[in-house]
Amino acid sequence: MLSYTEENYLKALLKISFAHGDLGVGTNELATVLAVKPATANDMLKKLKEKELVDYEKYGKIRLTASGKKRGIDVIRKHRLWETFLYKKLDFSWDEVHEVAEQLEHIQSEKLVDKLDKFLDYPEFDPHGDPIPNKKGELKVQFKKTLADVAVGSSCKMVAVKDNSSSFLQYVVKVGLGINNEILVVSKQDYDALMVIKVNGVKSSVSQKFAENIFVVCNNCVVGKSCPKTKCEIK
Amino acid sequence: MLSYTEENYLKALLKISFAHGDLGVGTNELATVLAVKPATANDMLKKLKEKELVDYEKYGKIRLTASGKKRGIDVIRKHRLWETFLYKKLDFSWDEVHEVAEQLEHIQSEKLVDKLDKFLDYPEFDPHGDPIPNKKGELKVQFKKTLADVAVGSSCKMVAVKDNSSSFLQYVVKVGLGINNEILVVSKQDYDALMVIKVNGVKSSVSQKFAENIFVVCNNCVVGKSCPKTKCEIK
DNA sequence: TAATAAAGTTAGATTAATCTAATAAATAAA
DNA sequence: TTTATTTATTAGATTAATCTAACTTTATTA
Repeated sequence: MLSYTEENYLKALLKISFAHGDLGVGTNELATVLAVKPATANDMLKKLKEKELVDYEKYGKIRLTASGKKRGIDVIRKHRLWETFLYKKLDFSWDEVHEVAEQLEHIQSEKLVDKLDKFLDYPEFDPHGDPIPNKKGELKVQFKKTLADVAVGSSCKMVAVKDNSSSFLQYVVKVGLGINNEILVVSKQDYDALMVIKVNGVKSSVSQKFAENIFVVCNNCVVGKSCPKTKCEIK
Repeated sequence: MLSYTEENYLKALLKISFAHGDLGVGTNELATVLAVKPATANDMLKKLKEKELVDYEKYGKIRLTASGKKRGIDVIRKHRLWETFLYKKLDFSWDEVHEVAEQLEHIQSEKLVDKLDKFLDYPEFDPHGDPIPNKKGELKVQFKKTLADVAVGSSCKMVAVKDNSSSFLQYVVKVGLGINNEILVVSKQDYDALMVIKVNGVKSSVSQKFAENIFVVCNNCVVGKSCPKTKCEIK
């Protein structure tokens, strides 16, 4: 049985790995994500290594073991299922679900997770467009572009957000955007990459920073087939 | 913000108070209920007194303050709402809900509780027949008899159980009993109070110990009016 | 390549919740 | 009303998760 804290460390390690591939994770990086001091993270890493959930050499990069990864994916599964529950069944808004799911993800009951999964009809994506691992730990991987990568004149569909912060999500809603919305890139400034986009017939200007936090799939992409342009396949 | 542990102490104090009125609670008694040593309970009581959640003199009986009581009722509200959710929506069985609700009751989000309450259509009783406090902390009090108090030849309705343990609940199901079932007391031995009861046309023998753990309302009782016999009114 | 900066580790301290063992107060029994 | 028993309290120790401050190793750069 893992503690609340141990689960959070595994989840953080997994998220960092998702973000930058197989290079392993640094102590400081992990500490930053978890909002603790490096010394604290270091202590916990020793404990996790002892339990064979992570592996690393002293002063070297940290990697999850197979069992650490499985445990981390379980936490993410629970988090995303609860987010889906809050959004679909309890009428929470997009930007409110994360905070509550941070607590709910630590409830220990395999039966609860399975029954929740069934109750929600085995959803594959959460309200932010992120894939929900199934009971086996498998998830639909989306190779996504960000809106910033889409060429002028092209249209695409928003599938997820990179930044899950409440303030960003509220801004997204304000611009009239949401998961599965079609976006047409009308124009783009050379100087600062300021974009004009069209959503549901309405034009808006969005900054590069904003565009980099919106994940899209371009309209040439087909589920199960690779994209003719850059990677934005849904497997 | 109260810790998980502090919440459990308040809940335990409240439950003991419910069970034996206004005489106050002892340290050992509390420690037993929480499965900790008296020394531990004593330390925590000091802390709760500091926070003005309980009140007592050294070596004296412990009582919840108004704010301690409110906080405790909130925990019970959450516990019973979650039990109802698990039972009604996720298809958990009667005897499984308690354990999981013990964890869920500590999730901190007023919005979540209110939305869950609404989702369940403001239930007044949980799957064990215990009243669920509303947002204001008010609950339907049932003045109940136990099955052991019902006279031979009388019929009554099961409204709750005293013992919430999984083993007892499974036994109750085996006898063919459940919340809101009509029970006719067919006969009763003078010697050991062994009862023959009839539920849905089927006769069973039940011991005194069993009968004392089944709460009933006799069929003369009317909601909102006092019972002509002993107390078993539903307010 | 030597100096500097960044990243990682260790040592020692703190807080919350728990324990055991010893002691003190209140209650029950002889 | 003493004595014995039960109940409550205190003192000192432990564990998990955290911190600060000092130190070591690795990486960067001048």
